[in-house]
Amino acid sequence: MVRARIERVDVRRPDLRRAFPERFAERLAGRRVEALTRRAKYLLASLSSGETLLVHLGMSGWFRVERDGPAARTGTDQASGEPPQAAREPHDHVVFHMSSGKAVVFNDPRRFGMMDLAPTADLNAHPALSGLGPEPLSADFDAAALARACRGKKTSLKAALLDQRVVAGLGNIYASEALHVAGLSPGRRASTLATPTGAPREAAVRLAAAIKRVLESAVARQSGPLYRDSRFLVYDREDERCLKRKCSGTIRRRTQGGRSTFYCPVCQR
DNA sequence: ATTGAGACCTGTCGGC
DNA sequence: TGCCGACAGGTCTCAA
Repeated sequence: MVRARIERVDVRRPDLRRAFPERFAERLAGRRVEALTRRAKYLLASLSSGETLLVHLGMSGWFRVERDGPAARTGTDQASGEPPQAAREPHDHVVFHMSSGKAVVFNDPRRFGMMDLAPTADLNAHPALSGLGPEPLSADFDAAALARACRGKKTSLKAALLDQRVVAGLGNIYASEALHVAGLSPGRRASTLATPTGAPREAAVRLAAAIKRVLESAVARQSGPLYRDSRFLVYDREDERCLKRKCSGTIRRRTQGGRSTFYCPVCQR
């Protein structure tokens, strides 16, 4: 998509988790994609119009790229005069017809995804982005930042890691994984990461490092959110042996905030 | 203000 | 074999 022009957008289902913005397809048509970036779990495509397209994949959303015919891009078939019907899969909700001759197709069975448009100049004012905490792999995120964000929090460590204001981009699976790597119990109070003045305790140092390690490893494997994937250390491993060296524990599962948490009660304290 | 529970959605899976 | 309820994920909304 980068440096290509969006020639036309087909919105086949405008009702993802939230309604699409006004005149969505019209505001995209004819615009060049200047760059693709990311903030937390949002994909960002900055456009030549001065607007940025925000996309969240939700749970089950994904893109695929297909070759596209010229007729499909302009929306009329010269021969028949009928709109061309490309092969579509179930749950293909949005199709971007690009000047490069590619069709970029957004498919999302559960429709937890979302798309929106916002002025690039005020992008951080968008409600989805305005409250986000630091990027976990950036220098802005360290033990001090984590401790500061958790200071005085009565909620659990697991809930704190899922709070995007504390650190942006961790989901349920990697929250469990990071707590395991750090050797911290998911039920422990978030406030215990900080001294009363907000300075980081040793647990904050371990957890910040564990978050970075877990995410870097996931990116290196190009591991998408393939839950039920056997490569996780604790996630979806209830009743299995703890994989930590010399730990004799058994992985347990409990519910926190309506979400499953997996952990080892022996090596996570 | 902070925290937690419920809602949204649908494919998959376990149990009957 | 077929049906059905429970469950999974991320984020927003509402209530305590």
